[in-house]
Amino acid sequence: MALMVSVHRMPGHIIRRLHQISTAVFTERMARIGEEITPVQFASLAAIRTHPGLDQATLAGLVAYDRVTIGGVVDRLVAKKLVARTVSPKDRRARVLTLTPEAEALMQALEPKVEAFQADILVGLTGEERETLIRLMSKVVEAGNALSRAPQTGDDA
Amino acid sequence: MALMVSVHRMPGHIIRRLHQISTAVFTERMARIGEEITPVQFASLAAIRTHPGLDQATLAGLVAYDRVTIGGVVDRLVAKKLVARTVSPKDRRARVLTLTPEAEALMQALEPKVEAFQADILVGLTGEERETLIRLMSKVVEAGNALSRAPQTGDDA
DNA sequence: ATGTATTAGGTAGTATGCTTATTAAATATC
DNA sequence: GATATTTAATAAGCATACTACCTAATACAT
Repeated sequence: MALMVSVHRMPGHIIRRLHQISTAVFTERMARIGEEITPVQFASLAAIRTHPGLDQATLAGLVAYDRVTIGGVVDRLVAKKLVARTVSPKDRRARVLTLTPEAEALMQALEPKVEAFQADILVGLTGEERETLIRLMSKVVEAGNALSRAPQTGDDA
Repeated sequence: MALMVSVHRMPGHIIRRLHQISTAVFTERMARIGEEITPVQFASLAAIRTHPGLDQATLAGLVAYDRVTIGGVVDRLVAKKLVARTVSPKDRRARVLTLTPEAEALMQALEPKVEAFQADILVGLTGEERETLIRLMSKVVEAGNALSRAPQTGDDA
């Protein structure tokens, strides 16, 4: 009988499960406060809020999605009337993104709540373990940034 | 000026980036050895190999995907002639899954290689840090299993 | 044994997350 | 100043990863 390999101890599988739990907790907490904002949409809104007037390519770099995905995310945010998209007068290829007043109000209400439940994602850990885990994951993300298909670019303010 | 919150230090965002890097490394390494097996397909093949004759719902539980996703994954594995799907004689609702001889040979060749490059996913860490990271991520995955929409069920052999 | 509940797999629909290819506009180069 | 390259966005297509709902088949409870 050949050696049987289980995926359950492979980093790739564990990371996928962690991501699955993370998004489930995010979605559940968001639903609990009556909102239907996805993790990707929240990150995009936060980045547009910090960098108003940025274009889609810059947004993609800040949050580290590829540009095609960002296009779809912005489509949905525009449909929800949370983002205004206009052609840049400086560069007519680019689309300038800003939050609508509704989105400003929404993010002001949402950000502290999202901050607060982030710790709940790393369930079952002591405070110290949580710190260690975040530090080590961040280290891998920094070292592996260029390996991903949509590396993070620009500041991390 | 309101407090501006960046997602870059939020666990949810870091986990998503980690997952993004993980799948990119997997895809790149797989391409390097001339195969087009996705992480999900590899995990499914490994589970079917360990539990030949299992049905799709059992497979979904073992690898912790929802049943609809597994249905699509199995569709593609059947199309690639890597998995045989037949109606169970015991329960005519169920589909019994087994590897084809091609898939057996493929997995025998693939498993040591995939095992070997798993460490490359956790780039930029010392061996000790890698151990710690895997241990802490596993702890969260165990504690948070029930929180995900598709919890892992059955053994982890 | 019979009606109820549960379960396996499916369809339809939404949202990522990526690929390659195309269009249009800006920039670099000669 | 004409041309070549690069860049921003989109289109089309594939593969997850879910929800809600549907049908068929099985289990179970009385």
